[in-house]
Amino acid sequence: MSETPSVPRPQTGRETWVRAAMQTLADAGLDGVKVETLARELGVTKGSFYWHFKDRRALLDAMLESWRDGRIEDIRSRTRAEPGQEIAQLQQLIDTYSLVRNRRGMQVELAVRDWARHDPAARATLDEVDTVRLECSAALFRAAGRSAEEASSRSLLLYAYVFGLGMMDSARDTPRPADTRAFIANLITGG
Amino acid sequence: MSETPSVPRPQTGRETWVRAAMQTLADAGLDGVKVETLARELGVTKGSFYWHFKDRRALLDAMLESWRDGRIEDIRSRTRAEPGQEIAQLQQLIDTYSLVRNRRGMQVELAVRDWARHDPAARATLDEVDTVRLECSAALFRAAGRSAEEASSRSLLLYAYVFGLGMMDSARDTPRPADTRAFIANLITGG
DNA sequence: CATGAACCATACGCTACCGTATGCCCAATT
DNA sequence: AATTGGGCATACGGTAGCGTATGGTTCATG
Repeated sequence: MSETPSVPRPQTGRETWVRAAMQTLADAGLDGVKVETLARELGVTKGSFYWHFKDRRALLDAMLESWRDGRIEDIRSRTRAEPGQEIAQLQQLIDTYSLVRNRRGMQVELAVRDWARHDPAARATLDEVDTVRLECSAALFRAAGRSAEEASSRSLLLYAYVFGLGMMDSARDTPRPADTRAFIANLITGG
Repeated sequence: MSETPSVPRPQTGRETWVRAAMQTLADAGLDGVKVETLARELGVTKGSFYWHFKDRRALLDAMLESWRDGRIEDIRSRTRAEPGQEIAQLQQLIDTYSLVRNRRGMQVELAVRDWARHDPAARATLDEVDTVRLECSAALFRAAGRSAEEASSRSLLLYAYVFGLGMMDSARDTPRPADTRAFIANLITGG
C-alpha cells in the first residue's frame, strides 16, 4: 500500500514528527499522540504539522509504515544462522526479546498491538509483521530438523511467550532469574 | 450475569455504571470510557453519574476492584483439582484461556493490561491478580511432583503464553488447530 | 402532609483537541 | 532586485469531554 517517492524530498521533516510520535506512542499509548501536544514537544506549532501531513491519520499511517519496515528488517537480521546453530540462534532471539534491556522496543510493540485492536490499518500492519516473524523462526526450527507442524507450533509458542512476558513484565525493573529464562527457552526450542 | 430487562429497573446504580464501563473498556479501551458517552448509552445524563461517583477516577477504581474480585474468584475455582488430576486441570486451564470462546474476557484482560502500563492503581490491581494466578498454578505443578523452581517457571510460561496468544489472536475468528494447541499445552505442562 | 433523602435533568464554564485560513520570513532561483 | 515557494506562526471556529451548580421528581416516614 502507499506510494513512497512521488514528490521531491520533503522527507526530513516528516521523520522528525514520526519519531516524536513513536516516542509518545510508547509512553502514553495511541491516544497520547496528539497534534498539538507533539507540536509543543517539538517546539513548533500545528502550522508545521499540517504542512507535512494531511491530517492526524496521515501521521498514524506513516508511523505504521515506519514501524513495519523496521521490524521486518530486524527480524530478518536476527534469524540468520549458520547451519547447526539454529537452536542457539532461536534461544538468543528469545533472550533478546525477554530481556528488560529492550524495554523501549517492547513498549512500542505493546502499544502497537493495543492499537491494532481498534484500528484495521494497524491490524493489517501487525499481521504483516507477525507473519514474517512466525515464518522466519519456523524456518529455523525446520532447519534444525523439526517437522513443519512442530516448527509452526513452537514458533507460535515462542512469540506468544515473548510478548506475553513483555506484557506481564512491562513495569518490572529487575529481570527474571537467568535459570528461569534458560529453562523456559529450552522448553520452547526443545533443545 | 443476570437480567437488565426492558423495564427501567431501579437497580443499584453503581453496578450498572461499572458494568457498562467494563463493556466499553473491552470494546474501545480505557480512553473510550467517558462519562458523557456512558450516560448516553445508559439513557441518562451526567447528573446521575455524579450522584453515584465522585468523579471519573472513582468509576475507574470501582472497575478495577470489581475486575480483581471476579478474576481472583475465577482462578481459585479453576485451580482446584483432585489428586492425580493436576496436569489435566492445568491443560484445561490453558484451553479455557486460549480458546476463542472466552473472547470477551480476553478483551477485558488485554484492556486492563494496557491500562496498567499507564496507571499505577491499575498496575497494582493487576499485580495482585497475577500473583494469585501464578501461585495457584504453581501449586498445581508442585502437587504434580515438580520442584518449586520448575513449577514457578512453568507457571510463568503458561500465563505469558496464554495472554500473549490472546494478544496475537485478538482479531482472529477461527481458532488455532486442535493439535497445535494440544502440542503446546503438552510442552508447557510437561505432560 | 410535610419533610428530607435518593435520584436524575438542565444548564453552564472550562479545557484540550482537530482542522482551516492566512500571513510572515527566508533561501534559492532567475 | 524581484520572484517564488518551502517551512512555519497566528488566529479562528468547532467539537467533545470534565466537573459544578441547581432545580425538579419520587417515595418513605415522622
